[in-house]
Amino acid sequence: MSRPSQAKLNTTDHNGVSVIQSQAHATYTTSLPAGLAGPQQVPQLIPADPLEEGDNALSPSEMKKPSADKDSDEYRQRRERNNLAVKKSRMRSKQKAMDTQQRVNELKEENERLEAKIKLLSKELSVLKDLFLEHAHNLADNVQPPSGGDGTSPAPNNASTNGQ
Amino acid sequence: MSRPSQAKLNTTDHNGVSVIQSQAHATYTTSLPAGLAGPQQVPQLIPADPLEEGDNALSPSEMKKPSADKDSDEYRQRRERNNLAVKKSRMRSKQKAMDTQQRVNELKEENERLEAKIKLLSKELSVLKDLFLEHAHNLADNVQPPSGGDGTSPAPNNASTNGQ
DNA sequence: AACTATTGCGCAATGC
DNA sequence: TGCATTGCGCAATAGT
Repeated sequence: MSRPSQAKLNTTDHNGVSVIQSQAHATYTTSLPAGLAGPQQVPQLIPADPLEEGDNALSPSEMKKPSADKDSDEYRQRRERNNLAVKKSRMRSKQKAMDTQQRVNELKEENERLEAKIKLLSKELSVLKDLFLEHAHNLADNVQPPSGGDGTSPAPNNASTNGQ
Repeated sequence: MSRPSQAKLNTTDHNGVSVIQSQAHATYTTSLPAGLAGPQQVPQLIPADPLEEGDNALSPSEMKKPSADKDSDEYRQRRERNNLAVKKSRMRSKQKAMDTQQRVNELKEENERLEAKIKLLSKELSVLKDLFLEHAHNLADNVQPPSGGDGTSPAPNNASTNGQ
């Protein structure tokens, strides 16, 4: 793992990092408690400096160059690539979230559909069962059909509440 | 949501220095074919655009704090608050995403449950219907079971193939 | 007018 | 090595 200095800037506050050259070199940056340092000494935004390719010999006890490795060309290039990747990644992430949300909606709908179907089937079943029972009763009751009046009450009954 | 805008960078330039603090945001961006321009983004403090809307009468003494616009205190405070808000917002956002994902899982489960139930009910119904048909056939075959018929025969009819 | 909430963005560390 | 993710701060906005 590479973890050079990490100077994380922050710690709660300050940081200002600015950027342009910032901190990676750490060292400065963490200061600025309130007022000062702020204006960064303009990092020279200078572009000029087209050079720097090659060599990097930094002395162990030396600080990094205040401005050197990061205004370099290759650096910029890397940054840009990363920025692109980041953007892509975020886009995807967002898309995923939307898809998930949509999935929720679809599932909800599906659920309703299924529930309706269940309701229907249950009702159908109930009717059938009732018919069945009615029949059974009839058979049982009239073991011998008394022809004749037959009560008009076919069998009010039963009520099978199917459960489950 | 947000919009178009493109930020114009310019960090509020103050006296003239500073500035660079914010880098980037902007300015050119997304383009830069790697390579050139690279090293510098620096927005030179250029103003770039002094025009913006009508009326701007800037008094000669418009600069409020000559050296402290944003490097100071109140600014930091605001930043900090905002950073906090941002953090909170992001946390929430993330949580929401997770909740949504979870919801998907729950709904999926529920769906399976419902589907199983439907299957069961369907089967039950099928069995009952078969029984009925069988019965009907019996009745039809022996139109008259022993002993005369009671007219109450339920008329075999049925035949409802439910659909869907 | 002052705050907070969101959002896009770049940087850097880290994961793979 | 290089892209992918992720946490973070900044600044512009939207929303109150």
